[in-house]
Amino acid sequence: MKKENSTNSLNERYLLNTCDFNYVLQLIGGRWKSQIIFSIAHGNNRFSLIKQDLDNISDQVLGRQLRSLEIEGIIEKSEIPFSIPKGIQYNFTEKADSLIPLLRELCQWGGQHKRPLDPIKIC
Amino acid sequence: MKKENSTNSLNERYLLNTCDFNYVLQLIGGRWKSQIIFSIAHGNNRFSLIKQDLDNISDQVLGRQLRSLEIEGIIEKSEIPFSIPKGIQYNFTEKADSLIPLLRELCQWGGQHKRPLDPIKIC
DNA sequence: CTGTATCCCCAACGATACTG
DNA sequence: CAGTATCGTTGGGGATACAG
Repeated sequence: MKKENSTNSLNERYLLNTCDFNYVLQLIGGRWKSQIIFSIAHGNNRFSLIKQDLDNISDQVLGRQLRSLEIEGIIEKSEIPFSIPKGIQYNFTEKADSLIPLLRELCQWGGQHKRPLDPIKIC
Repeated sequence: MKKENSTNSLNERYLLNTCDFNYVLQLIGGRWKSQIIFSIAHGNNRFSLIKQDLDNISDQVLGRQLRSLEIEGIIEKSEIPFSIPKGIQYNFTEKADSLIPLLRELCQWGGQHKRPLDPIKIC
């Protein structure tokens, strides 16, 4: 249940109207969204494959964020015909294709500028 | 009070170790962080100027996010000598200089790809 | 002027059970 | 297989008062 008039909500809308950057943040700011995108880019185009790849994510969260990415036009669902039980696959839209290079740039920047940490990386 | 062993925390750390992109998200993902950066870029290099520019932000939040940006090496504080009461100014580091162009790219991408909304923009 | 201490709110995150 | 319904948890965001 969303409180449309909390200061929180008002500020959120104010920022969306103020700067397009905040739209991008809303798009990819979710905890697992970028990982889902990178995972699909690696060829994991089905629910179970992504779940396997990001093995700490819960069903609920994965479903929620996939839905959000779909609504924002980053991914598209299509049903695999004649499959029982049903198979769904996800594919990037053109919008995603134009976004991913920017994400990779940020990822690289992060690698060069983050403070030292453990040295395990995937993306 | 941070719960170091909640699933929430564990996932957060897992993601930080998995992909540098999540470091970038942590850096600029805060609600007002990008706006603070853009505001400083516009020449608002003091607490009161930024607060005036982003007039819906609270003291507490502004201070918190400035501190975070300082810790991550995006901005540096310096005291203006002989000023009473004390004056502090903020300046970008080289790290910030290398990041800002990427933020502007994302901002532009957002402008081109967001779903239609109200037409007021600042950044 | 430039913050910090305190406390509250609430939306994102997460676990589990269930469904077509 | 691919989700959704429900409900509990967590931590960022926010208001206010106060401090150096």
